[in-house]
Amino acid sequence: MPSAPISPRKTPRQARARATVAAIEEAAAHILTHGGVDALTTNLVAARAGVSIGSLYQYFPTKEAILAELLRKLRREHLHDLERAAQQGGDDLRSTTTRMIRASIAHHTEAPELARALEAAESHLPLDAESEALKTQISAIWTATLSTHALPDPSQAAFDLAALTHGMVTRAVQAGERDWDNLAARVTRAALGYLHLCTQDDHQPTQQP
Amino acid sequence: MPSAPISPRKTPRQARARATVAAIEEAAAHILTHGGVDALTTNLVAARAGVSIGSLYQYFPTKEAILAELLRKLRREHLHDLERAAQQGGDDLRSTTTRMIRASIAHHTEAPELARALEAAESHLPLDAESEALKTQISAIWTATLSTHALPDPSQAAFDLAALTHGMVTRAVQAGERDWDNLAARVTRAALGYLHLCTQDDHQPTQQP
DNA sequence: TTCAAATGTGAGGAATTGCTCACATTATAG
DNA sequence: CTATAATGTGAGCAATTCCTCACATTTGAA
Repeated sequence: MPSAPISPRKTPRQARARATVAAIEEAAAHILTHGGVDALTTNLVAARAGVSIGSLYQYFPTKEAILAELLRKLRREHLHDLERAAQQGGDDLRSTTTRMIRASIAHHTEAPELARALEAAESHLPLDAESEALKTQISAIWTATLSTHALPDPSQAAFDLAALTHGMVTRAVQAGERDWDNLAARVTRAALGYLHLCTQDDHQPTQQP
Repeated sequence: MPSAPISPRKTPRQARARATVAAIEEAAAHILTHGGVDALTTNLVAARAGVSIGSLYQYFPTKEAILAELLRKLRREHLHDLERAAQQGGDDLRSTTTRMIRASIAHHTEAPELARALEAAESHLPLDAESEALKTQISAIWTATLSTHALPDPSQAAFDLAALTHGMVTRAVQAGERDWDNLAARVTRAALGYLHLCTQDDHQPTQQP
């Protein structure tokens, strides 16, 4: 039940302060990666960052603010990758969709556990303006891409494709899958099927459970 | 000296004890539905159930045991619905898949928030034997259904279809969607596309965001 | 009726944890 | 150099929460 606002308490002005903030974020990411949200306590973050708990609370007003910052970073990268995928190369729906799906998967490849933990935590976070804007933009890119082609409801299709991709990727990552090319091929097949662009020529990839 | 070994979880033998257990489960479901996992505290559950905290711990050794029991119930229903869907009616892949997807959606329709909260909590739970077995059986039904038809890797396809369905349904429920027929049509379209059974005749449903 | 087993009670122990605050140290402007 | 702002420290408060335990009450069989 998100309700309270989230904004950084103090902006670091000196180099050492920026280093402190960076250390805190790095420590939080490490803890999230290896222990999940339940392991993320402010005292532990401060300890692992080599910083006092007081310093942590000078830059992050609440524990959720740390999570929100990490989530913002992730979304920024995701948006950036999606924009590149949407613009580059041929503009036919099939290849563009394929590239955008690969971009969506890529945003999990670097640190799958971290991404999973952050996304699981998202529903408990009061999102700030930038995070909301990022979400809107990500959705808008999908909608825009699908709008350039004949589709009855691009907005609905964008929603569904994002959900479909997210669901398959999350489950695969959770199951320990790491063959991203294989995964991308399967997700693409479902997405193109949804769009009535069936890919008869595609080979069905082998199992990897 | 009667000092019988006390099992961590007592089995209720009298009617009032069964009523107590039922009240606890009902209270837990209510709290999960309206406040999510974070709101679920043992003291609150006991209070809402009109039962003392001590009574609660006579039948549930830990807080997680309550969650596990509710999850077991949900999975049992899901499995039951899936079995019915798999057996009944025509056995061509398209209609069977459609029925099974509808069954998977149905398992969210009765109490969407509860289902969402339980599934979110699942990854934090040490699953017991029955829950594991239920998961295996659910997966097996999908695999068996897909195996009766020409598919290169039924197990992989089962995994992907379940993930795809789960992802789309979860996101739709989260967005407040309640038009299950519309949702079922879209999920089915993606699933049949994945299976290379494109549904050209299907109408694309209207938006509902 | 009698009594042991089953069931119910709730105050509080013990542990965790988010966060504050009074104070120390370091950097920078004038 | 000095004064002020920026930064860093960590003991510990306050709140939460899981769960225990000593005891009370109810039930059912003999």
